[in-house]
Amino acid sequence: MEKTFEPKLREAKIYQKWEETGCFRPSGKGKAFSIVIPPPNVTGTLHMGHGFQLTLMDAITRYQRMCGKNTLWQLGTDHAGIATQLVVEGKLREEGKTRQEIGREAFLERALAWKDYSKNIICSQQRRLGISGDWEKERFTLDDGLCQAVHKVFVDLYNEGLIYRGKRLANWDPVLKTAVSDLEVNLVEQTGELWYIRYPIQDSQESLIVATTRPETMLGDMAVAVNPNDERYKKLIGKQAKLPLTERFIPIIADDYVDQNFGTGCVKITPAHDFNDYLVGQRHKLDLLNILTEDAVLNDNVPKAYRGLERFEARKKILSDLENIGLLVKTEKHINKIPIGDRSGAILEPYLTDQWFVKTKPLAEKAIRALQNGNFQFVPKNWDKTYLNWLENIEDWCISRQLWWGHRIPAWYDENGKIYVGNNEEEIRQKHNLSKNIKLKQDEDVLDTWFSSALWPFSSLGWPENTADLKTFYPTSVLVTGFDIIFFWVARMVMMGLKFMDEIPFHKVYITGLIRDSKGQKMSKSKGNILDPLDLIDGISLEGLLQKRLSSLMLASQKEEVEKATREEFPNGIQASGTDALRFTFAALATTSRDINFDISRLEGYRNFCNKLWNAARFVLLQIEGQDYGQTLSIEEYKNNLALPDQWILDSLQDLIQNIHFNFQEYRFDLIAEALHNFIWNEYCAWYLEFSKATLNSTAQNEKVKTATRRTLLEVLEKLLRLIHPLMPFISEEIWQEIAPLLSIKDSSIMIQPYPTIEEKTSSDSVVKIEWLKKVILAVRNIRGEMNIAPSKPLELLFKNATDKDRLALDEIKDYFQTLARVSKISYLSPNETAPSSAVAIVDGLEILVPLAGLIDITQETARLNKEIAKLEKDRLVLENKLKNPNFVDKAPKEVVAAEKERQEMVKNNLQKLQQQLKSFG
RNA sequence: GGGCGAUUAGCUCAGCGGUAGAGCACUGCCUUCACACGGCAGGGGCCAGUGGUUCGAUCCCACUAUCGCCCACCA
Repeated sequence: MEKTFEPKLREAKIYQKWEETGCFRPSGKGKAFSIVIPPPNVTGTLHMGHGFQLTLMDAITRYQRMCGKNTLWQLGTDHAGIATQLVVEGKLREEGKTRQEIGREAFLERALAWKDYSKNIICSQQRRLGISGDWEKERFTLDDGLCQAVHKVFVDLYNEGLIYRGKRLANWDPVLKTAVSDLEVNLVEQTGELWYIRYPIQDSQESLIVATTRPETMLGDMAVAVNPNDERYKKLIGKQAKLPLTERFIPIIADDYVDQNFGTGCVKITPAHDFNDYLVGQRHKLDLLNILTEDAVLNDNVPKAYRGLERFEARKKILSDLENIGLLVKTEKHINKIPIGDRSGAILEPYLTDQWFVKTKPLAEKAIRALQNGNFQFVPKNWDKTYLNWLENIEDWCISRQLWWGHRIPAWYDENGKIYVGNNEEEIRQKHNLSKNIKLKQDEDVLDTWFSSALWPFSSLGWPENTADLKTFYPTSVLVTGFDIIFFWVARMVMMGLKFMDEIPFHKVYITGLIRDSKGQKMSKSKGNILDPLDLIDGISLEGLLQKRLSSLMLASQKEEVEKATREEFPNGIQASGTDALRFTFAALATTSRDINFDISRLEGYRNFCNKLWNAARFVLLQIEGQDYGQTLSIEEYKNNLALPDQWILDSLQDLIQNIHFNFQEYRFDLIAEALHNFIWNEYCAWYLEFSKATLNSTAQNEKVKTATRRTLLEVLEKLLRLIHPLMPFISEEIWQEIAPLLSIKDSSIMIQPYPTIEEKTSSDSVVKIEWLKKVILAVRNIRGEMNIAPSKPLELLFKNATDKDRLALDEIKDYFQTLARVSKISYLSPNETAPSSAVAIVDGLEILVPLAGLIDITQETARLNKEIAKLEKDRLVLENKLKNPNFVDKAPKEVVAAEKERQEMVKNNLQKLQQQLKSFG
């Protein structure tokens, strides 16, 4: 093996081989297991969140595949309506063009070209991450099959009355000039103002004062509302108010919606420009007066003076005009929330347009029951409430978008505006018997991206065709996604899945946390704190990183700060870590927490871990090269010749295997990573490899035992590689390829090997014995370390108070002890023999003496002993108090009391011995 | 207003009714024949606060504080 693993050189080759040999295809054997990818947007490149989720999905997929399941990871990408259209429009703008100039058809061509470009980048990035999805089945949400699925769903829902078109108030983005759904609105808190405006009462000297945050919409007011129980205004109900700045009179109405304690208790009602007012308007049969254009400029429904003014310009003018005529009573600071478009960042308007809606309540009811009945589960469970709460309060879903990029709505209009819904024009003409003379025009709008996403678990498997994949892999096993799209996507998939497949789309929904930067900030290009997963894999210079981060800042003023922070966190850029290290880091970070701070030092640590594993493998191969490593041993001979450490590592490995299986069921990738890291580094490398050196270098051991040890080195390594493969696919494959032939394994890849399962343990006591041995060794090392005795200096030891059992045990492990603690000689002291001046350690009653003999400074040893004694003294006190407490002794479980008593004895004993030792120094 | 989280070592985080753990960082020693991307040893914590349940609470319960996220029609 090479001295180091070179990820850059090897990973691509390994991946290519997997792909070529069809390792990613479902095996066709075993129980089905399937995952659909949350299809990434074709807007650009993958970010850390993708890397994180892909890693976890791939770990699950590889695990299940190795467990023998017929495994499909369905891949694909999403056309991402608004997002992609914005990107393409941006490109056009760079050329000085607009989409309107080039026309719909040319624009779609451009968008498709971009999609191909972006998709290729994304897919190559996904390959770099080592994902084992089935590329041959890859889909795109706008491809033909999915179009059919979308049409069928639209038509069916329409025919059932679950899709309707109507003039309704919807969130309008005046920059993008499209409607958006409620979910695409972010309410941002802002300190604004609350204006108090006086409305005179008709034929009266009286007036009332309304408080509003949107004075410009007053020109669309159709009423003033007061609470019916409000004594102050009761007498005014039914009268007319004169709408200032206009010649209109509007009624004063009573509605429970009005809170008497807010503002003045009078609310201006603008049904065409406010969602609440719209509802009030409906209750009171008020007319709707739209006063805005699609650009949010005041239209011809307002007095001349205000026409053509942009909404906030209009606000200024209206306020100053009101002030001039004395109707602006006062202005107050007020914290309110303004609706911001998710994609454009523009302030949205509730706006009256014709849009298509999905009637969601009937669909939601089933989706609610599906969770309540346990047909699927969230992991972690606490997302249940989020999901249920949203579905229980669901509003109709506005699905039409005034865009070009997306699924065009399969609806046609004749010249009278009559709507025909169907898969295509031909079909509609036929069905409705429309002659060629009748002109039909297709709806210009497209569907919300999430409409097609909602069908993904079955549309990507071939629906509406009844394909073999659909039969085998639907419902899918698990969905891995972030909590930010539970409403956008998860809930809608459940609704659509239940509606069209009569079955939930997945059995489990594993909700991951959100990857943030090391300070807990959300990563975003505009904040300048992004990390590209590929830069972590391949490395990047500080200059390169700075360039990336500074190029897409939102505010130029952040530049200095971002540069400083970047230089501080990455003074030398980022070192290449390879895919495996990154994946392992993602797994280790996948705790149940909903926010995950990505700390580069974790990555560095796991990069070192990769190196550790690699070198352990090198060591194993070195031991085996040219030696008998058990090819000639029968299984029985092998088992009969296992040295104690061999038994111990084999048996400990069983516990690890069990632990990992358990945690895969629980989706606790952090615990899997931790267990593997701990076992490989601290048990296998730090202890077992050292033990094996002792076995193999021993002149006393017979050849069969050495052979068994070599075999064990290899067997354990091979199992560890399989265990870690789902997290570290490349390095495990690379090493496995080296050692598989030695074990006569003929398969082409570790990917399709069985995942290790639990086997019978080789002994009942090896773990106890080795754990004791470790303690004895650590005790000696501790003396050596604290006394500054050179590691190279062999020690002569005395054992005092050794029981027969100790002697037997020591005898069995003497070689290991001597090698690992660098002990040249061991002697036993009889109970009445006086020991020479020594440093002492006590392990389970056994006293280990390191004679001073010029090695050890008495004052140093005194200090060390005092430290030990202080520790024990504390323990003694705690235990004494505990055991003095009759309540504890009476009420605690017997085993606990017994254990504590035993501990007390031991502490007392050790304390006494150490104190004696201290006394002997005088 | 409703819901959900978080608060444990300098940092990032596990843990969980009975001796407080990991990684990174830190200190000392060591280039020992797998690995200096290493080895050995060590220091560091009233587990946010206050009550309660319990023989026993970092863990369970209640409240408080601080921070965060989501939902919701106070104009």
